[in-house]
Amino acid sequence: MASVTDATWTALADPRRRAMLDVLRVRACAVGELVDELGFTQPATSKHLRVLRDAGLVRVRTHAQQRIYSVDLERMAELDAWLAPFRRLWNERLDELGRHLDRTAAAERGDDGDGGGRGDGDGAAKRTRGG
Amino acid sequence: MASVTDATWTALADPRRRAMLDVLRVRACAVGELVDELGFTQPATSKHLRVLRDAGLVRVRTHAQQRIYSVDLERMAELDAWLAPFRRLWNERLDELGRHLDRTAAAERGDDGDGGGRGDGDGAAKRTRGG
DNA sequence: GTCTTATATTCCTTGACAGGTATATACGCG
DNA sequence: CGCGTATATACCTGTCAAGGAATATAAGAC
Repeated sequence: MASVTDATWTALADPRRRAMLDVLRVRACAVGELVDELGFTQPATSKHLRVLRDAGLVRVRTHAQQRIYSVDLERMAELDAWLAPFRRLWNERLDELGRHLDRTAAAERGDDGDGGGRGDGDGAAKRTRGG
Repeated sequence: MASVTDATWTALADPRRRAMLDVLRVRACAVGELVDELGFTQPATSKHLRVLRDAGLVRVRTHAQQRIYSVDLERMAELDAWLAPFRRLWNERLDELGRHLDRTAAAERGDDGDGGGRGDGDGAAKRTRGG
């Protein structure tokens, strides 16, 4: 099982390819639609799609003369798996900060108790350090 | 606010740099420790660290003659934020699959009910399609 | 078959990046 | 100050990826 290869990351290193993935995430597209939407030339679009395909980040299906591209979520999940340990650390840090803030607020009010939990995995992106 | 720039992804595209991040995730390291642990030459190590630093993926702090590098979790969280919409789709797909399996199993047993929810953000990596 | 649409690939040139060696800087010691 | 350790940078070279233009393939219409 290929797992996340070098090609996967290399493919994501290019901003145009990330833009293509952002479009494809919303809906599957033919090559021509991507050309229209993003304004790259047709050969460039095809070449980038080739890279994404080799990286396992998109799938292609044929419909008449069109090739319909869509995101391969499984590979994305593997990427996510690499990132997960870091996210865990990040969430731990948020929890610490949260507990500290809660305690501080409680101390100021003169009571104690645990303010809302911060246990959601997705929340890492939502709660930003107050700066 | 820089957010996730090109440099961030480009930095991650190199397997050596990802290896360095994996080491630094566990504990902060001096350059020499990374050299010993990963076996790259000292200049190469410094250059890769420079790239990671410019990308905002690591921080450095000085301790005597040593430079102690550690992961910058905030930038990692931003990366995670880019990935989040894809993760959401992936989880939805798992939910669908899970509901389908639950329904199928229930139908076979002749009862009904909702098998455990799959609402945790982190779980994407844990539940793999039954292949 | 020929023509048209949709997409992929080739060729060429250019620019970015990696590794290696040598060297420069920073810090601490005496 | 000179010396040693720890790290960063400069220079050179080979490799690889990207863009553009032209061209090749594939599928449908007639």
